[in-house]
Amino acid sequence: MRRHEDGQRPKSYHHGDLRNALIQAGLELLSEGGAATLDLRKVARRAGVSHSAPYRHFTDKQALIAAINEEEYYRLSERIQAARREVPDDGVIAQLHAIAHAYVHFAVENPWLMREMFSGLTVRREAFADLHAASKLAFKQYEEVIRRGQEQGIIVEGFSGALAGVFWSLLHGVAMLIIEDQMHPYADGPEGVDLMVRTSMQTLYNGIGRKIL
Amino acid sequence: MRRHEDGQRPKSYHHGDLRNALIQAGLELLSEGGAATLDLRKVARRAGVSHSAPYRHFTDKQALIAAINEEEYYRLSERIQAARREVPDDGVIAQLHAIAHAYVHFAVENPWLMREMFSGLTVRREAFADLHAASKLAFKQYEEVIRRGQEQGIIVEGFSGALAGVFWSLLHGVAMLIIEDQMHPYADGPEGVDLMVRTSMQTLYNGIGRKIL
DNA sequence: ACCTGAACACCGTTCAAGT
DNA sequence: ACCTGAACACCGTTCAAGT
Repeated sequence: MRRHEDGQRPKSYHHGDLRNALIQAGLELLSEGGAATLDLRKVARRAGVSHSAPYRHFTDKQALIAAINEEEYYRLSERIQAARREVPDDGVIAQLHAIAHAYVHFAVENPWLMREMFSGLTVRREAFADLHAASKLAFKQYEEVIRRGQEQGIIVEGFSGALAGVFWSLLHGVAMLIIEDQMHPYADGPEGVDLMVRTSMQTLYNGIGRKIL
Repeated sequence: MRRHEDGQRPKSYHHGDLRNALIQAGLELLSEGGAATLDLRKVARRAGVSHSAPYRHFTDKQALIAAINEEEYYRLSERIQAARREVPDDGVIAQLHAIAHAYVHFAVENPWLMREMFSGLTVRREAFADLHAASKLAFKQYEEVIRRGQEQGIIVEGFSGALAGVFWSLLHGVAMLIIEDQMHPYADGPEGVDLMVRTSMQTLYNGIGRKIL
């Protein structure tokens, strides 16, 4: 994520890049075990500054984690956008599937980050407006795709926002329950995960109700 | 939850009830703000013992929270069972709806407990076999109802476990995203929550795919 | 068997002082 | 403007000692 295109790593962070260095170091620790393994003193040590230096850039530990979460919401949103672009615009159902795949795989690859982003245990979201805005980026994409599907007559009429909410909820549930190992043995291993995603999307499209022929 | 049907509250907890007293005091703190607001010394103080007494009953803070989570899984499972019983056995769709309602409302009423139970941030579930078993109780109920629906020809054929997983994922996603305030403005207030639950169940049954008449 | 109190290590945070 | 180092309060955990 850091951009040092000149090739030479900075000799010292004490020159204005500290904020990003702290985010980077914090991200590594968060990825290993969540907020419990991220202690500010260790973050400072990794960035090569004293333990009180971070307070110049973040009011407290929570604020650092909020900043990291914010970056990760951007990253998730970009992943989803990339997934959509791989599918032609008229393939709305395929796009929903691609989004689901991207979302769940982001979670599987970054379980600790995902937990921190959505647990609500560490960061009081109300206090961080940018964070809250970032967390909404992905939702807008779901709504766009749903709306396009409705225009094309592929998806049922109705409030696109609410349908997007249902779509997201299903995705989110699948992702979180998989990383908490609650879907065992139905979503074990990479193939199991993909099967679960496919079953979910299948069900979302057709419903579980048996149609009388 | 504690049972003191004799009417007289125990004069002191130092007589074998300490374990439950700690769980009870811990539950109160957990409900206020999760593991961050539960400190073991405060728990001990509330139970009227020294700060090292809890270690006689729980190996560490995590073990106490695991025990609380376990009790809450039972409580959630019981709530779901109660919801099912309010609906006649042939009303499979109505039962799924009742389960969804109960699940989401449990979450809305106990957001901090729900976060702790499912975040994976505080307790390493692998280390607590009973906890893991307790977390599976509700799932079995989903599967039962789905299977009955299949027998009655109301629900599509297929692996009932996977379908139950899809059902749970949808429920869980709705519940968690609502308590994290991510469904705003589609699930605000009690009516908003109920609307979201109804839309979810509607969609689960019929699917979002537009059926050609 | 169960609980107490002193003690230790560690962390978040603050603040006066340095460059 | 930005960083340092000492200092404080607080918490999880341990352990020798008490009843």
